[in-house]
Amino acid sequence: MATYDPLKRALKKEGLRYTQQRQSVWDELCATNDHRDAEEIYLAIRQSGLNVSRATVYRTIDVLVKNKMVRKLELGDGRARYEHKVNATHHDHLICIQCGKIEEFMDEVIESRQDEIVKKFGYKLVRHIHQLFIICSECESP
Amino acid sequence: MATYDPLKRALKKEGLRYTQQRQSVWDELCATNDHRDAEEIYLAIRQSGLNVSRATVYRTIDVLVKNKMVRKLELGDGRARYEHKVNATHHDHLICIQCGKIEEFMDEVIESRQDEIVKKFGYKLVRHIHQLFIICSECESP
DNA sequence: TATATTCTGAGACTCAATCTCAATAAGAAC
DNA sequence: GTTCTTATTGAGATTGAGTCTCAGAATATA
Repeated sequence: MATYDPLKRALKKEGLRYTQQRQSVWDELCATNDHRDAEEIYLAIRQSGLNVSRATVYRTIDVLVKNKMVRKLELGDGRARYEHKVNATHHDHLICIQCGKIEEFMDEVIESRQDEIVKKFGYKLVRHIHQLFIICSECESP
Repeated sequence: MATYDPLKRALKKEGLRYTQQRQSVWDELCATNDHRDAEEIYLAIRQSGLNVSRATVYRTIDVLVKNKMVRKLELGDGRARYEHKVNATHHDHLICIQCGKIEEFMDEVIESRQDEIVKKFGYKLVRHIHQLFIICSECESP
């Protein structure tokens, strides 16, 4: 039985069944490198002719996030965005407050400074959020 | 006319009237250095015997945030927290994912790296969110 | 004081996300 | 493949933070 399939492996690990609905949510998340919200994922799946409920989309995404297959982004506007982590290395985000465009950055110096700060406090770093809200070049001078 | 009072000054600037309700929201925010949500602020004001509605609390906080007298923190749990900025210098936050405790940090190296990253993209930095989610020493070994 | 304008509060409303529960589907046992 | 047990699904109800409405109250201006 194929268990190199990351979805099946994650579901097995969680003691959950493999279903067409869960496959379609994972497929849709992997279909682009965008940072989309749950509603967009939901509509895209339905667009492709499959019938999946919002509840299932939310439930499946939770499992994928828990198993580090998908990353959840909280931008402070009340709608979480999701990005798949297939072939992805760690990065944080630049968000244009005008057009909503999201870009990625990664800085080794910042990463290690974070570790040092937490170490100095005597704490254990679990995860971090680092978002730079910017005005992109197109929005600045259109 | 007293305009060294930051609240009165901000209200004047916004073309808004000075009221007891607005004063009480500002007073309550300044009463502690905690990071409280709107409901906690609301309940604390009522506790002190004053009658202010939730709507007024939210509306007043918005004005204070806009005028940089109060900082809004989005921790990704759906409830925004607020801290007054009286005598406060810039800092970011460490949040214990077990007990919810919030501490502050500030790192010049990280601050300047941020500027450089944004500059390299050719963008303009407006604001940033940098949150380190940790397990604090008390939660790690109680 | 009279008049115009802003502010307030109670509760309705919004919207993302979660929950409920009867009907359906997966998968193990045979 | 069939049966049986149990997890999953979907439609819609619910939640909860935050926003909006609008009539009455309060404040400013003439």
